[in-house]
Amino acid sequence: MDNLEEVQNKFIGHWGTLGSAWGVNKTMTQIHALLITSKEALTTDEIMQRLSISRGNAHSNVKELVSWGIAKQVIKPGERKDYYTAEKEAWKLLCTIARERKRREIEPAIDALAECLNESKDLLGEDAETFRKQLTELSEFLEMAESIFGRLGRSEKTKVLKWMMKLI
Amino acid sequence: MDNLEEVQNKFIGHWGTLGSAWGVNKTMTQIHALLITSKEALTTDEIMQRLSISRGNAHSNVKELVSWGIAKQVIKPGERKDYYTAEKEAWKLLCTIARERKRREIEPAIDALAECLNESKDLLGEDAETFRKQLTELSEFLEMAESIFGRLGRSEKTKVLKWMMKLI
DNA sequence: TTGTATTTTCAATATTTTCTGAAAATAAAA
DNA sequence: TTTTATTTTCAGAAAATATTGAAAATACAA
Repeated sequence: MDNLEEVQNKFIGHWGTLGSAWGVNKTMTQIHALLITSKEALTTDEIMQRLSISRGNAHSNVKELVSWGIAKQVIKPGERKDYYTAEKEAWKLLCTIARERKRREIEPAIDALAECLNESKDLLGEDAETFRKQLTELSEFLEMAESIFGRLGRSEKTKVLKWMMKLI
Repeated sequence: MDNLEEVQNKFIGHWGTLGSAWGVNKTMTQIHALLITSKEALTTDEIMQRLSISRGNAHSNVKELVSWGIAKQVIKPGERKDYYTAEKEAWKLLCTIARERKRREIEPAIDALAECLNESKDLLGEDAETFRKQLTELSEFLEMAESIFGRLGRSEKTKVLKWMMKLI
């Protein structure tokens, strides 16, 4: 291929596909892909043009990325427009996602299971017993996940890589 | 709450919400939730009734669960209908999902990035350099993930739990 | 065979999610 | 202040995804 934009578009598409499989809006992952492979921070207009999307779409997905802590606003002195970049180090991305998923999904799930477990505590019979046993097992497992995600979310590069190496 | 079905419904709802956040069809996770908290294996008709869904929907989502290796068919001697159950141990669920996500998502993503990297190898300039550097970093990271998921997918209970403990 | 139970498929429909684009709000400059 | 640039919002449109339900296919029994 003879042109960077083309290959970058290809990558943006693939990154979007991967994101979709993990429950992330495709535009959001595409913007992310664009930002991490761009040397400079980009404006909303540049993102719109590059991905052929509307202002509203670009705006809301950029804000969503920022709310996850995955992208950030860059202020350029003398410039009126807002610029955005994304963290380029993969391990940092992992930590950020871990932190947010813990907060947004795992913690609420743990609370929900605890509630179900509590509401089922007086029910009698083998079926109720199976139900409680299963919920207890899941709760314990989610608590382990919570703990691991929490650790990960607070860790430094060397530690994250050390962990990953140990698992390989 | 005085009735198991009600609490179970509540749990099914919460499990569905969690699944959605991770890119899984809601019905699929609801069927999964129903199966793991049921003492006995269930027929398609029972699943339909319990979740108030159509036969087609129940059918295709059960098959999807089976294709992921998360649920399995149980043959009851003398019975015409197919019964289904799901693995009740959380760590096994984790391993199964790791195995499938590796195969379905991570491996294709690695191939795609390698292709992009290859197609960009002759491009000149700082922007191309940034692009290649970023793709290289992501590839290495995905390869680590692939390796970890692969290990996890092939591991036994004691090993999985030992790993999790180490990370906490 | 023929009849009956069960599973599978899939076109049509419904629902959910995402996206657009223009108007309103905000912020900075003149 | 007024003008201009930029961001934000959000109702409606479009697209993507999930679901239904009935017909076709299959499997088993009589």
